[in-house]
Amino acid sequence: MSDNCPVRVRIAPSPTGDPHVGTAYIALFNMVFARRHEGRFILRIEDTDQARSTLQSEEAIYRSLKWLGLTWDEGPDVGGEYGPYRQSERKETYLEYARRLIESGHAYHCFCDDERVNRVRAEQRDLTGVGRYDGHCRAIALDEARARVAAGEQSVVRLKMPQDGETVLDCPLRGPIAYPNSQQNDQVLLKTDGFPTYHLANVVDDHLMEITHVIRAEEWIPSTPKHLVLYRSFGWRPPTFIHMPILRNRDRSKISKRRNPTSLDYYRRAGILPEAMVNFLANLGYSFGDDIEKFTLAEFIEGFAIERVSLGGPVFDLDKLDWLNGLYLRDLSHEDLLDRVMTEVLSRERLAKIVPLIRERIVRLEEFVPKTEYFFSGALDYDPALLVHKKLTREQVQGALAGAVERLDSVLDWRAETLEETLREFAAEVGIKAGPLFMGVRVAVTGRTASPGLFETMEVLGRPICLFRVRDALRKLTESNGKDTAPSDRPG
RNA sequence: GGCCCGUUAGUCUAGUCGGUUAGGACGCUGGCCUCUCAAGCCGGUAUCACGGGUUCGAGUCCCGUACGGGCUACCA
Repeated sequence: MSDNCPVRVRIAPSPTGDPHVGTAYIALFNMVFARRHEGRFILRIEDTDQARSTLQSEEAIYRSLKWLGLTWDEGPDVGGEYGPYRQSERKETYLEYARRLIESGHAYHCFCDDERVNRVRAEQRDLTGVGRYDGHCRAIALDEARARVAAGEQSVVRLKMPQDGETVLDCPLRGPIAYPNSQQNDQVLLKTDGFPTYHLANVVDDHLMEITHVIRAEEWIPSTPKHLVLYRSFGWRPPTFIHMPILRNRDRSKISKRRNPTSLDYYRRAGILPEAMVNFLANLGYSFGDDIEKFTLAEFIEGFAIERVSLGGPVFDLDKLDWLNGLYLRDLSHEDLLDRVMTEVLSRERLAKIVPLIRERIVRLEEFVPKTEYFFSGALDYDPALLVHKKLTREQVQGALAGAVERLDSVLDWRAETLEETLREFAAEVGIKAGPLFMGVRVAVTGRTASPGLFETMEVLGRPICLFRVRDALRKLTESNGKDTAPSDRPG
């Protein structure tokens, strides 16, 4: 590729929510690129969004990437010479660089409140098509601004975008992309809470960590000009930017958890082998051009050429994942397969959690397997009509389940008590009785109308599978809509 | 609305400098194998988004259109 300096790439996930397949996808390509060029692969945690970042999510990222066999050379957990690798621990650094920008006239304090900013943005949008801040506070003299800040007035720091000229992003895959500077917003760099936005933090860190290539998702293309302006303002040489396509749902929208399982935890729980997942991810947007689709991570690294990445947004096709997974499964020796089953499905640990729930509901040992089947399976097969409690309408159940998913999705502490509290609260809020709501959730989660205590069951089942099943129930309900009473016509 | 990216079958993709019966895979489907079902093997299915150019010749080059997607935050 470009020059002699050693390749250094990074993945910079923000620790919010479940570990995402998109994170794994970008991590994979970064890691493979680094290994191919004998460079370094860095994991940096972008937790500048204090409201949404959690340590739990951060740990899930490590766990999931390790599960996939992706490894990094530097990161918060393994250290390195360019640390700290967690942005919340670099706050002072960003403050310092923001200060430099202000002093050199490339940024300024802005005291406008939300109301004004929103109003101006809307006005600008109607007027020019580009909704951006009008630069009102640029006019404030630095001395005055400092005095106001010192006096405790709330402010943010904004980038002073050049008013004319253009910024060109030169992507090795897509060619040059030119943006007129006049279109760009005076982006906020430092928030009122003193934390940087992604824009400042990623530029400062990428520079300080000597990142040579930024391989990230396509959704970042439009903000790259701002980053380039930042590099220029600091007098730094920008890295090479390479934008990967984004993964899509079946309907071709950007992949989302509402339309497709996105949590790596789900795939693990669903019995996808990590080597199959990695291979599958590699096939999305990449091929060697030799008709060989099944290859190991090592082979991928050995033959990888970034120029061969294709740009069309690939649909995350579960059928093909399953096919590949089957191939890998059959490659395993009996012994290895048995090991996987014992650790991933029938682990003593999992069985130990099920036993207390089922002991009072069986009289013969032989009942254990048939009565606990749903603890070990993935998608469930049942009559969607079961989801609808007698006292509710189908629409009510649909609404209730949809609401319940949202609530459940935010439950990080996946324990029976928390779950019960959450769903009872939800039932009260939307004004439906707990019983009928719980029945819907029970059927969604177990496929049956009779089960051990709902919340204990959900706790044992685990978050990924429960979330998947409730969403799946919603889908079943929607798809079966209208055809429950009408006996279908027989053609011919 | 504005800006940007993308476009080979239902899906993932191959197709260097223009000349291919447009290749492979998933899916679906027919068959073989077989006590069944899988797996495996053999076969079938459907595509260059559209319209103009350039050219003897265009999936490949140019222009336009359409469609899909992304971004437009004190989220990343």
